[in-house]
Amino acid sequence: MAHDHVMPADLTRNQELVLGTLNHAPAPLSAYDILDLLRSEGLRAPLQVYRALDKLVERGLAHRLESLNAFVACADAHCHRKGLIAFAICEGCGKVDEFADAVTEERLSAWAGATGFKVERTTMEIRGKCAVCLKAAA
Amino acid sequence: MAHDHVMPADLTRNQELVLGTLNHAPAPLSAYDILDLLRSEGLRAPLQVYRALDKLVERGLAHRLESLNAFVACADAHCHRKGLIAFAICEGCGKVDEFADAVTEERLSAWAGATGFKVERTTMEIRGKCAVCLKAAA
DNA sequence: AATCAATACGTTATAGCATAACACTGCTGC
DNA sequence: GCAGCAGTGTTATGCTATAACGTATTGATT
Ligand SMILES: [Zn+2]
Ligand SMILES: [Zn+2]
Ligand SMILES: [Zn+2]
Ligand SMILES: [Zn+2]
Repeated sequence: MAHDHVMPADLTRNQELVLGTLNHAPAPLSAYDILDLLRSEGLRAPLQVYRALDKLVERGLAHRLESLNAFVACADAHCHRKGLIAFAICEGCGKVDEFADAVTEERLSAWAGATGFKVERTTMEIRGKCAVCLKAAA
Repeated sequence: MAHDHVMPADLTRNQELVLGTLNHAPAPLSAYDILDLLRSEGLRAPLQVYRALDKLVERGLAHRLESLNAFVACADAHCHRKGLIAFAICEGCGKVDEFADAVTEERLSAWAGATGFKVERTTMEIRGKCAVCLKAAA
């Protein structure tokens, strides 16, 4: 289950190119990284990439990592839009682990209920070192 | 307890100016916002602001909001560096509510223990509407 | 078929966020 | 004094993101 990606049939050409690039990347890519990888396919301007990314993120097929200004393909064919997602980002190898935690989400909605805040979107990003990189450094 | 800020005595002039600006702001400010507010005090270049911000964030006197590329003064004189902090950002009025949750932190460290990931820093940012703005919109 | 609305596309220009590199200042400790 | 260090000021540059324009394609409506 290491590569649990999905590629819907109704994507436009640009969206498909961008998602394909993210699917094959071992680490998050910035919009400009993606652009450079797709120049050979005819893409020329940042906006072409940003527009595709907007749609992909909207559909939950890709995620934006705010702390990196970069994007990843969704790692879980079923996770899309299901609420709070957390990302563990390794500063060593760049790999990103995407996971959800129901308790944390529950906690958050309890806080929201208590304060009257209406949650629309949550980003949770954990920076650190993955087990592989820790072992390599030891 | 609405304005629980702190202003250490050992700050440099630039650091003090920047922290003072953040303390008085009703909402997060970008580095360039801060620069514009401090031109009258003699600041001229972005780097002067970024350098001050780096130190303030390092000391926990200010926080960076990754999803906004902006900064706020720490709202709690005692919170500094105490682990996971969450920010609830209102899209209506821009106000930011800073809070900590021990259960979530506990949850996170359980996950880290299970996967062998070493957490160094966590950002948790919640976007939505605060109670005041919700009421105003109704 | 002609019309219309909605969505995507391509391009140029511009705005907004952040750091590199270098020279200099003022302190602290020896 | 002088070395070391943190802070400063300045210029130049790089990275990230969007505005504004016009065109093309699709798909429904008449
Ligand atoms: Zn996902
Ligand atoms: Zn790693
Ligand atoms: Zn704080
Ligand atoms: Zn509000």
